[in-house]
Amino acid sequence: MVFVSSAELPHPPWSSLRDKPPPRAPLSREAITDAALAIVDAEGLEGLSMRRLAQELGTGAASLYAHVSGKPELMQLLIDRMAAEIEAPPPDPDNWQEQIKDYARAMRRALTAHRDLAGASLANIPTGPNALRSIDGMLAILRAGGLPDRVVAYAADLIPQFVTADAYEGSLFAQRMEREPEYFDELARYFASLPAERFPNVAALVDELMDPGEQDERFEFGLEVIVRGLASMAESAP
Amino acid sequence: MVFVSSAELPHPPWSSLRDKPPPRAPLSREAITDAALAIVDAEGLEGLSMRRLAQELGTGAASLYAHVSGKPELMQLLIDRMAAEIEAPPPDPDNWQEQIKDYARAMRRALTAHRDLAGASLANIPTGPNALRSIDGMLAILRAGGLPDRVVAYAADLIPQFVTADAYEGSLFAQRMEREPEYFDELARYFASLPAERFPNVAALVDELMDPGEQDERFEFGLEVIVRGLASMAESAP
DNA sequence: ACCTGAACACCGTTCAAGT
DNA sequence: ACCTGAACACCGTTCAAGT
Repeated sequence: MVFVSSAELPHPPWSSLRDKPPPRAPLSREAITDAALAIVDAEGLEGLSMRRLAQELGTGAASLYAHVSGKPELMQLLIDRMAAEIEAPPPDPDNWQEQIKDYARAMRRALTAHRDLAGASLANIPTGPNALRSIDGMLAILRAGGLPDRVVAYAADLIPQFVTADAYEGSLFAQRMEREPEYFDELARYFASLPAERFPNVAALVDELMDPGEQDERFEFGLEVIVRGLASMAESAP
Repeated sequence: MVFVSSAELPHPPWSSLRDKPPPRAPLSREAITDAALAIVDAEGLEGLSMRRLAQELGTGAASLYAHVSGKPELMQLLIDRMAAEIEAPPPDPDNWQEQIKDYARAMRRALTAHRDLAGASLANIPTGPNALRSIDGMLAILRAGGLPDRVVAYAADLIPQFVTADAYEGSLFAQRMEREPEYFDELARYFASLPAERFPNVAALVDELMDPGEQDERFEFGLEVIVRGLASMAESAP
């Protein structure tokens, strides 16, 4: 005599459970955002479509519209989810320059952890709670540093814009490297082959311009330039 | 007796001209680029599809592929066409800071003249002749200013990245203003209504952060920050 | 050589109909 | 209230066939 669990038997036709509910977590904004971020992490923004996302959730695309107004709102949800990963250190008035750099680095890490999500970030004004908390932390550092309000407000645009543009370019670089690893060698050869008579300055600097793997240094350079520039704005407005 | 021009008559069936050639300029990269830029200027990047472009040229989408390898190459052609509009002043060693600002302003004007084309620019490494000529002019200014080569190379990334990101954000702002003029009022009300306990710094600076129509000033601020920062890098590397 | 129609494998969103 | 299938109006690209 062998015991057989009911899971191995088909549902009898009079059971109310027949084969209707394919066992699936119910839809919710949370679940939709989770699944969408998983797709972006695996394949980047171009892999994320409403239809693909629905498929991943075991439903049809139309069902998503009961929870999310459309793809633009979904992108906002993703961005705010990413923003939750950005930590701002508690402000220290004597150390705003190092602190704002740490904030920028944290933002870059959060963006870079999600492929080319920075591309969507560039096109959206952040309004979600996590983004606002993060921005508030950045403003706290700049204000503690004694910068005039107008400078703080402009800096609060400039810094995220720089970090996001850098992260976006970095993600495109990584994507190209993955899909077409020979591209950058070809590009370097192309630049090296340019006629020095027509483009003398490009030709003279081609090694510096093409230096590969300098992604982090370039970011640190831009960050240093911006922080020094902001510091000088503290003393003398233009 | 009335004279009738031959245009009013159908072609006789033995004519080699029957009704075959619908009078259309022949396809060429030039003509395709012209038409594509006209679409972008009228409707922005989202209006530009291979099918729509072909329709505008009186042909089918497949015909475009005889002249252009695909949409990515088309975008490169558009970007280089736009780059032709960027003038760099001849370098003056005593005036690099003002000159580099003029270069950045010229680049911003060229980008802004074509809706959200800056969005495509952000995603493409420029390789066309016009872009190279423009970059060479920018490098000439920075080198004449006496900046170290490494600083020149990094600056040659940072400045266009800043200008392009600014122009892209400006184009999205303009697009939203066109399509949904109430959006920014709503956004300002939303920010003004945020709880000051949770977001004290955002609440304190909400007027500065939301100040509308400050697009040009914000650009000039960022430019000043970057130029001052670069100048300080000339003296002391980090 | 250049162009074409038709097909392939996709999109985001809407809507009437179902449970 | 929530979900669904089917439809609408699109995409970029390929390819065999035509001139």
